Amino acid sequence: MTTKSERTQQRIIDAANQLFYRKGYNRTSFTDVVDEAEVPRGNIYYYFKTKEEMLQAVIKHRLETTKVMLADWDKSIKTPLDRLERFVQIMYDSTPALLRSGCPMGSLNVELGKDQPELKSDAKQLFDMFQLWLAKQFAQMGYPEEARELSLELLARGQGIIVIAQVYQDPGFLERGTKEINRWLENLDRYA
Amino acid sequence: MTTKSERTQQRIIDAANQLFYRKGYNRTSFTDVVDEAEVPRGNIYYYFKTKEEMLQAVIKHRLETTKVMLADWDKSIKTPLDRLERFVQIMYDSTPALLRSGCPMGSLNVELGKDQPELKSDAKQLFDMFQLWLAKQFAQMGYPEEARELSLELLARGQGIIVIAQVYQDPGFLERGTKEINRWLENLDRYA
DNA sequence: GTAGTGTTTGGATTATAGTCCTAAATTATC
DNA sequence: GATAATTTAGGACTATAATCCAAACACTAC
Repeated sequence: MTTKSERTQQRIIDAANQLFYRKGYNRTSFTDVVDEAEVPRGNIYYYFKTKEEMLQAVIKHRLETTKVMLADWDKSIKTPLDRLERFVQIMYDSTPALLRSGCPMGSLNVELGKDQPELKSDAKQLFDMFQLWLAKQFAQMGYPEEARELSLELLARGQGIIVIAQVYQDPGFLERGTKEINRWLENLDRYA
Repeated sequence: MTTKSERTQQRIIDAANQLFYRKGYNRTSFTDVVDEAEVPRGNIYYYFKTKEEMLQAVIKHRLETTKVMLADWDKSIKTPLDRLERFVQIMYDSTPALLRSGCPMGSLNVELGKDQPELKSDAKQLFDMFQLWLAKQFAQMGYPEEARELSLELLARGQGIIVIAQVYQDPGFLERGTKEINRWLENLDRYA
């Protein structure tokens, strides 16, 4: 069973998670989080002494969620190609959010990568988790040598498409982009 | 001739330009700009009443610089392929800065795209200027119909490569990425 | 039911950011 | 060289942010 305290903490993390995504980390204030989570002002400091700690908790939460998702895909999807295409699928499914706020993982890394190296190295873990999983799929598909490079290339394609789709508010570009990625993946699979 | 006042204003714009790139717009304070430009605190408000105005001046400055650069390329580089490859070249040439602070144009748009729509629409102009120029090159190359889509694709590729190269601090990925783009451009040119 | 630990409050405090003001100094104009 | 306009200069003011605090409340164990 979850205690009331645990639920409060989770509400704070959820609120921070959303706000960090929608407004960015640096533009999100404690007041924002407190309002969104509906906890009294002072109470938040009982759970997180600093904003950095809050970010770390948010990243940890995202990592756990992602881990569960990927494990689920490993279990329920049979071929590496289908698994990779499932990855591309969430991009397409998230179109509205991506057009509004960009990639949650990419934009966080871009923001923190500028001059907050400690925070950035936390955020990088999100990329690492996907990258390693993607590489595993490419390896299983028959590209053990090129697995890392292919995974980076897939990530780069996704990031680029999302940035441009957001800049131009163009869902069509996102759709064509994901379709093109799928064609690429299918060709890789065919000629493995 | 440039007056002292004009030079001061330019120093402020240059300082803001650098800081917005290195730290991001929202994390840059007036104090930062004042220190970097070495103008007295109050004086900056004689030139820019608000931070938004300062950003607009910075963007205007970047647009002018870019315009000159592209006009120069138009004049001095003969074929569309060479011009497109010149564009890719600046990416490669900027490796250290890109690894440190990401793409000046992309990261600004990612930052402002989250929840500062007015400022984002200013920043978007930077993309527009490149996009239109790139499309012109593709059209001249023999792809008048696909020119816009190809230009967006080129921009997306660049953005993606830069994001991933920065996240992984991997100059090699940037180098391989730009080489791959050049191959793609050369194939487009060959079979136009 | 009382002691003790964990949790909740709201306001107080401090730091930093953005903005404004006014007087001095400089430059331009007659 | 006197007068007006521009620019400089530093500090004052206001808003917002992060952080802390101490008293109240609530639950658990004995």
